[in-house]
Amino acid sequence: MRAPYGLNILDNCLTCPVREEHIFCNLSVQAGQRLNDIKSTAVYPKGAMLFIEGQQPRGVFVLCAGKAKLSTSSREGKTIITKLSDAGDVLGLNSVISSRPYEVSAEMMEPGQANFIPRESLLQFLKEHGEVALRVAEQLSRNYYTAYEEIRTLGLATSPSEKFAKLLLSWSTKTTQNDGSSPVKLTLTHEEIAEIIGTTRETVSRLFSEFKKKQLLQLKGSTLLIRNRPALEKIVQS
Amino acid sequence: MRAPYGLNILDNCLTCPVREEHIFCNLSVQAGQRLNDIKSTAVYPKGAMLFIEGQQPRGVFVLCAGKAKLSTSSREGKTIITKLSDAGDVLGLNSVISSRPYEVSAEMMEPGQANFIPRESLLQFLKEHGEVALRVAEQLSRNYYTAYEEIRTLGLATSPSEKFAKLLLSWSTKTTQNDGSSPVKLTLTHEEIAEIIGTTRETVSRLFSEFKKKQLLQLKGSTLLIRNRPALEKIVQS
DNA sequence: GAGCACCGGTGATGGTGATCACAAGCAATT
DNA sequence: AATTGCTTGTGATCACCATCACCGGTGCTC
Repeated sequence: MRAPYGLNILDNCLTCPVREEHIFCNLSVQAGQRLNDIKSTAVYPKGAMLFIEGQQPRGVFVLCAGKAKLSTSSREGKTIITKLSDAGDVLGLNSVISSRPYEVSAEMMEPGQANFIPRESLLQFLKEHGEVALRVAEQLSRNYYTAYEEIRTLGLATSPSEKFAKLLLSWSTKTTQNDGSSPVKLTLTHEEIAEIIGTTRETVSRLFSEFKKKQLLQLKGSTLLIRNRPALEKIVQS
Repeated sequence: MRAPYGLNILDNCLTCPVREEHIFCNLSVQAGQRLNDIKSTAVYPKGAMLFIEGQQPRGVFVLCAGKAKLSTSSREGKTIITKLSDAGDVLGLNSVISSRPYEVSAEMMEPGQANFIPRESLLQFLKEHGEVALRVAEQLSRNYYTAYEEIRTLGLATSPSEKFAKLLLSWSTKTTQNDGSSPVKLTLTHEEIAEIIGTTRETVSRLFSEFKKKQLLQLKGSTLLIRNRPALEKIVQS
């Protein structure tokens, strides 16, 4: 039996994109109601930290609106951004399940809203609802895949240009129009891009110049346009 | 109710170390018996590939004896080893759960034995036994943690010496004796070590020389001895 | 409008590790 | 003992990118 959207945990969210694969969607009626009881919703300003790397897990956050960046840092202050999350993503799930400290920090990149499900309640809930546990396992294995993509990018791609091209392509494929072009709204600073591909701000700046000169991309205001996708794919080639 | 070891899935393995946290141990009697029905055991020679990156997932392998290395490669032939597995590890679980291609290749580093559980049977089994699904989720999140360690190593540690020191320490902590020393049997070639820390064979060779000269380590035959652990930890410092 | 904080471009420099090349060590097989 | 194949050590070279330094631009606040 499936719950109508009215019983969905994401109720309180105004603009929640319901994904088919979302682990907390399309639950049975009783499971959905139970979840609604144990969740709470909050609004976060830009820059808010949902949780910080190393903290004991308090619970999971289901992002309803806004974007968040997940990052991990070394003691000397070097930071890498491992994922950009948006509405629908579940954050902190891994730490809660394995009862280990958060392996990343989660920071809101813009104002947003999230449902919070406390650790103990969630674990109890999963014990009662084995079906959902399997959904959780599926979600975890998707996360694992993403992590492996990251490992491949960091470990196999040697040059910054390669990683940069890879990043550009990953952005553009998500927004490909039916006319073949794929404009991307650039919301990240060069610094942040550098933290994604593991290089320095200066190098990112130079990469933009270089790729523009080679007609690989074009910038109109803050809109990025891929001009020569095959060439970019050739640079990646891993 | 817990099954006595006699009902354990790992029955057929001669030397199987039973771990408390092992997802397929300490199951209920009926679950254990069911698992015994759907598994099959096989022996593999050195160099055998249990599965290859990109293949559709056929099932999971529970390693009973022998060691295996998990690796991923780029088209140009660059390879990174992401994990060394030994007896008790479950391989391919992630791909089976998410029904995506194997994200790594698994190669036996020495002769060994493994239980195989076909994909469909396992998924069916998990649907019937929600308790085990939660165990699977826990295992997946442990894997996820390991992957994140890898990401931190590749992304945050800059110099090869840092990663090399980190690797040495990770080896030695596992085998620390009560007298403080921690001899490690070196079974990897320099080439393989290079593939773990993402550098070249030559660099690894030079690192060994350098660390020996600095009295950080010592080699007696194929036995590695850490001479100055604090200094190594200082090199890591991330 | 002045001041401030952040962001983005760009030049100069130097260290570092990848790459190439070759020799030596070691084990297994014949 | 000789051949073969794999592993390891090491020198020379060089491209690349991190780092430092500085400046101009933009938007915010007081």
